[in-house]
Amino acid sequence: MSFYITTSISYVNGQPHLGHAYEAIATDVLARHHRQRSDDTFFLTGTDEHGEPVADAAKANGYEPREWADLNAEKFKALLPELGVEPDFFIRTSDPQHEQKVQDVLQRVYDNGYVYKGTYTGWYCPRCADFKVENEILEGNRCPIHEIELTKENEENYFFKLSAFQSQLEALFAENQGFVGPPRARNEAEAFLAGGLQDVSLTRAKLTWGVQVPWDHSHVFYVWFDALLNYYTALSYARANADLTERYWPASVHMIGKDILKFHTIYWPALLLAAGLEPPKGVFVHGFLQGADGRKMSKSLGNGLDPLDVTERFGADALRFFLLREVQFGSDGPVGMDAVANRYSAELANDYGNLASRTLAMIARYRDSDVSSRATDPELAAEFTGLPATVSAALDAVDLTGGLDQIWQRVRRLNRYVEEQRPWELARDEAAAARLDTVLASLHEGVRSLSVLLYPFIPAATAKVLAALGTPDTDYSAAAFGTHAAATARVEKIPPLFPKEPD
RNA sequence: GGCCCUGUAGCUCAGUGGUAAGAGCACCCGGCUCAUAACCGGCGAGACGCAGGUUCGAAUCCUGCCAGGGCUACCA
Repeated sequence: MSFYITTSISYVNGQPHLGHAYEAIATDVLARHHRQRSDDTFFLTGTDEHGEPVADAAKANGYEPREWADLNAEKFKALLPELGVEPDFFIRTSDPQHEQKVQDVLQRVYDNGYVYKGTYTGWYCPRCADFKVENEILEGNRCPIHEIELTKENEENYFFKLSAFQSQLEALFAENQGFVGPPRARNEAEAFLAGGLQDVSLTRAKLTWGVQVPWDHSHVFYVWFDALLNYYTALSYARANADLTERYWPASVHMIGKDILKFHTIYWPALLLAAGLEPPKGVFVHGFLQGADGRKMSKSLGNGLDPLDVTERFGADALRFFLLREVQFGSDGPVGMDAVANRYSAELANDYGNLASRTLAMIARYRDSDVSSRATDPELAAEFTGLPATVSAALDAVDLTGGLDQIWQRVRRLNRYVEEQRPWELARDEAAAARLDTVLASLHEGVRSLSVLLYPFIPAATAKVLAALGTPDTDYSAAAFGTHAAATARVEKIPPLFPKEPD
């Protein structure tokens, strides 16, 4: 089974921030999870580089657009390894192969009769040489930059017949209940659709930094169409000697933020249908992370959280874990460094890290590091039954927080198990030797299976634990409690996984 | 203007018709010693935003109101 997942591509005009990290991490977790399940997985991310803002910024800084894009794309690319995010390809919309493919697809849309020449009317600023959109215009129809009065001007544009897809999109929403998630986002998309679709302009005449319109070289495509197509074009050239389109299209999940919902749930499937291509199976809209005060993060409020500040202090695993644990995935929620520190200490260090430490230490101390071929406790095993299926079901529903919570309940369960069984007392009683074998083997197996399940969330730490347990297999088939009970397992003690910060 | 979301314990939240409303964190008390002074147990007199309504029964459905946030088509 193939699984193709994407993040939205980052607009290179801005700086990488926590929102980019959040989306990339969530997507990476799902990609890793599917790789564990041996699904044929492809994970795409990248940068969106065309359009007027980039051209303007480049000019203002004395660069050619392409040079400016090179400079900034590098920043986004460099963020990923800091987060433990490992995509299969990083697309840039200025890639010549992308541009070529965009032209191919949109030419098809044109040939299929979904493009016509029309007139775009808007408020125009002669000083900016640019159209302004309604919501940026000042009182009295003035330019937000020059504060001069704007004039209504017309520009000849090519339009995309979005309205022609009204009923097809309605059918798509009706037939594919999972097309947009969570339900809140789906409602918003359906409400928009119910309002009736209008055609949208597809090209720009006054701009050169974009993909040239093949049937009229005096236009470039409006950046959104160029950008959306990245999900499709990347497959055609991500691998030098293979076109992956057949293998992965249509996409399984497009992970996006709620600000671009309309483009991904309405324009995008319509565009694909117009080109005779299959629309994606799903679009999932994650929430926005807010400042610790519950307000939108902003420089002026100083309530932002820099992902690199977190990784520098606590590591990439901690950031990944924190973001998916702290805020219900799909909802907005507040985050701050104090909350990171709390989760790090209480959960990663005390719950999981310490569980690993005490388990390894007891096996080393009481059984000379060897718990191979010992039976596990059936009562404990019962409490782990079905866990891998529960977790994978949650992740299939893109409920990352829910899946993680299911796992964490068992992390807590294992710490309680230690207290209930009191291995240190069993160790003093020779008659309890068999029982101690069982208890230690059960702990070994419990930590091992949970580490397999946690691997997508905290890949570095779990890899260390699994290696220390002598069972490095991260395949999902190994996630079930009991899978490795009979295997040879010699453990090694390791330093604290999530060391406490010095006071 | 229209549409939508949120409002549950000190904090952050889960809980969408049914036994005495839950979790984590924080606080306090107790236990243990394998472990990163970690872990385990105990401890909540909460008007489930306010006011009505539907129902045998509502945090959970409906109406109105209050407070906060979002969307309302071509900025990405």
